[in-house]
Amino acid sequence: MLAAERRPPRLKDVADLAGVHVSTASRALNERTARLVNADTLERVRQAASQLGYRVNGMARALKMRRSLSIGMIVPDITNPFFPPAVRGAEDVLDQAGFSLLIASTDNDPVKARRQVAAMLESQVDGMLLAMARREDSLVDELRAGGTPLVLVNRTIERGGVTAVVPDDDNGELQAVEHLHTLGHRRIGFVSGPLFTSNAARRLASFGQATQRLGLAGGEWAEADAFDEAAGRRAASVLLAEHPDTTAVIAGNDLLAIGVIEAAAQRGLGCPGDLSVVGFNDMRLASRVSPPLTTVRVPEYDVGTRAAELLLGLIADPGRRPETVLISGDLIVRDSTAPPRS
Amino acid sequence: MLAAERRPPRLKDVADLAGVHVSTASRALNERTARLVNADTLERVRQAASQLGYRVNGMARALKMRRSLSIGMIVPDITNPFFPPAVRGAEDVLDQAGFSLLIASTDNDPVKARRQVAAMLESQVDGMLLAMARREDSLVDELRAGGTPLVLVNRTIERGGVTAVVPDDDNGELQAVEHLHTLGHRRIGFVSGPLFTSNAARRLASFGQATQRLGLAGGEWAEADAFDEAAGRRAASVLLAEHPDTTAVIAGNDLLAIGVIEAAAQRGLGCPGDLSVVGFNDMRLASRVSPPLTTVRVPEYDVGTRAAELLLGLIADPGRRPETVLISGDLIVRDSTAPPRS
DNA sequence: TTGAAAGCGCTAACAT
DNA sequence: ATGTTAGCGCTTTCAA
Repeated sequence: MLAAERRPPRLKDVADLAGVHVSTASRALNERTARLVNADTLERVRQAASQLGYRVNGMARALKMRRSLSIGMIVPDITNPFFPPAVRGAEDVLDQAGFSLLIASTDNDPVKARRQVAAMLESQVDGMLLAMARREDSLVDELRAGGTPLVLVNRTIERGGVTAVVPDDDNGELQAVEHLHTLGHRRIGFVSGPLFTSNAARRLASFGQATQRLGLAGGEWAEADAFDEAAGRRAASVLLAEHPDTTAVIAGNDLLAIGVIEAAAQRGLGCPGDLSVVGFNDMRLASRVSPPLTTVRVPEYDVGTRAAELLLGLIADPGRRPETVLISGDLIVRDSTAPPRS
Repeated sequence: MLAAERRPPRLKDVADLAGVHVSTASRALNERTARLVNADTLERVRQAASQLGYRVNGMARALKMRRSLSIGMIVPDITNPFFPPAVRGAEDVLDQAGFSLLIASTDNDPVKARRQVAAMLESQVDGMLLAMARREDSLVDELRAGGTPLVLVNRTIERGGVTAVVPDDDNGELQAVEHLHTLGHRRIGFVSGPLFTSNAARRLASFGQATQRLGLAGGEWAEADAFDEAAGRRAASVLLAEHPDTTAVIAGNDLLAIGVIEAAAQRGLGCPGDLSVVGFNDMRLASRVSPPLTTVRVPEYDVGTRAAELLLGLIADPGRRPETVLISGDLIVRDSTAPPRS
């Protein structure tokens, strides 16, 4: 009935009510400048502000200050169990520092990625967390050239020279291969994630090195076209059909591992009885799936916090040198691996 | 070496390069007003813009237009498997409509929730998606009073009168109870989520009604203090200790169900052999856990898209009447339920 | 210690 | 069809 088009109060309203000029009100309401104003003026302004329910207009402030206090984070798909903890880690650190988090998914589609980045740039984010980089990624190059503070998460670019937080793939796969070798496996296959990602490529390479070092035959592998169960199933079907003597498979991540187990089941192979399977990430629920997954643990939350911290550093000091932070994790042995049958 | 403090080009720069006034440039670059400008002027401006790599400053535009084209979404914890699909659904719809998505988690802490809401309001979001409402929630009341376009997701407030998209808890639990009853269960327990949430309360109430209607004894229940495995385990321990004759338990969601199964295992009870367990949501991986969960399927992604659509409607027409959209889902029968032993 | 004035980059009447 | 002007709400010199 009433409430006829009541617009939210602005600084001017607060100033008027307190009987001061808006610049004084501004000073009073800002942590940093509050000490410049007289004690009781300060009190009056604060009173007025709370009385009116005043809330600073972030856009106006951002426009003036040239910082939006917001960060953009772009992931392939928030629905993939790896990302939520990383997002949460970033969120917690950024929130602490007074930043908001914009989020967007790309489905690994470069066109969509470009659109999302553009949108965030228009939103004037103060920095970006990119979890969708390709090994060769012109988008990342452009962003760097444009001077946007930028941290790569989980995946990095081949060329380096950019701040990134990624798992220690080498060490992880080494542990996986050694574990299987110790169990007695000699014919180990690999189901890789899409090779346009650094982690798929690195994990495959590390797998190759490790098998070679241990003098294992084969080192057969197949590339999945996505990081999910269905893709893992498809790739594993091919791999197992071509190399039926395989006794163990290492998968590029946990979802792929589940796919591998399914593909094995389709061929009448039980896990771990007929085929041992190792995942990567130790995603949420990895310990509850059937069978509980042996996997390389990546502290996903920490990846997020670390990346956010680095980004804040970059924003505070844009000249800071790029660094690649390797987050290492250990192999968690559960029930999806066992000695080979024969 | 060069690139000395190069600030991004603004509209003025584009206008100058194209030899027109900034208002003309503005018109040319805006979809809606482009037809007001001469064809070759238009072309010149566009050329200039792309040559300079011009990107509109969203904050300036938002300040002027009084809409930020951003939406805030607040969830209890993005790490809970229920939310990512809902977030993704919202994201997809909003992205389509040109909106960005700000996200924040509250851990069900009302103080934190209040802070997050305040931050988003300062960011001048055009509307909010709230997935963390309590049954009695003063925050929601304030937001409504403040006129912020608002849609509640998954949880709603007791009093109603606000737009909300929630699962059809009644129907879901009814199906669950009937399923167990049909299998032959007569002593069915319930492990509820925190009762300050509408869905926990509704599911418990529906459970009570359904058991009563079927003339089942007991209807014993316990309240978990969170929606996760550990809380489910704790609550189920109590329930099973107090009512050892229970042959089936319905859990407030899938994570709680996993906790129930664990608590049963600790007492030497197998699932489904000694205890049948039903979850809720059919979260990602619910079909892969051990045993695969019988659960009430909630189309989480659709909950997100629907909520976003309603919010867009509310933004377009703030006078629109509040409605509660019930998303219904069916019981998915898997391996965590079976006839009772004896 | 406070006020005046300028301006962040943009859009939208209004005028021409 | 284009230019002029005002102003979104805020912070920050500069002056008093």
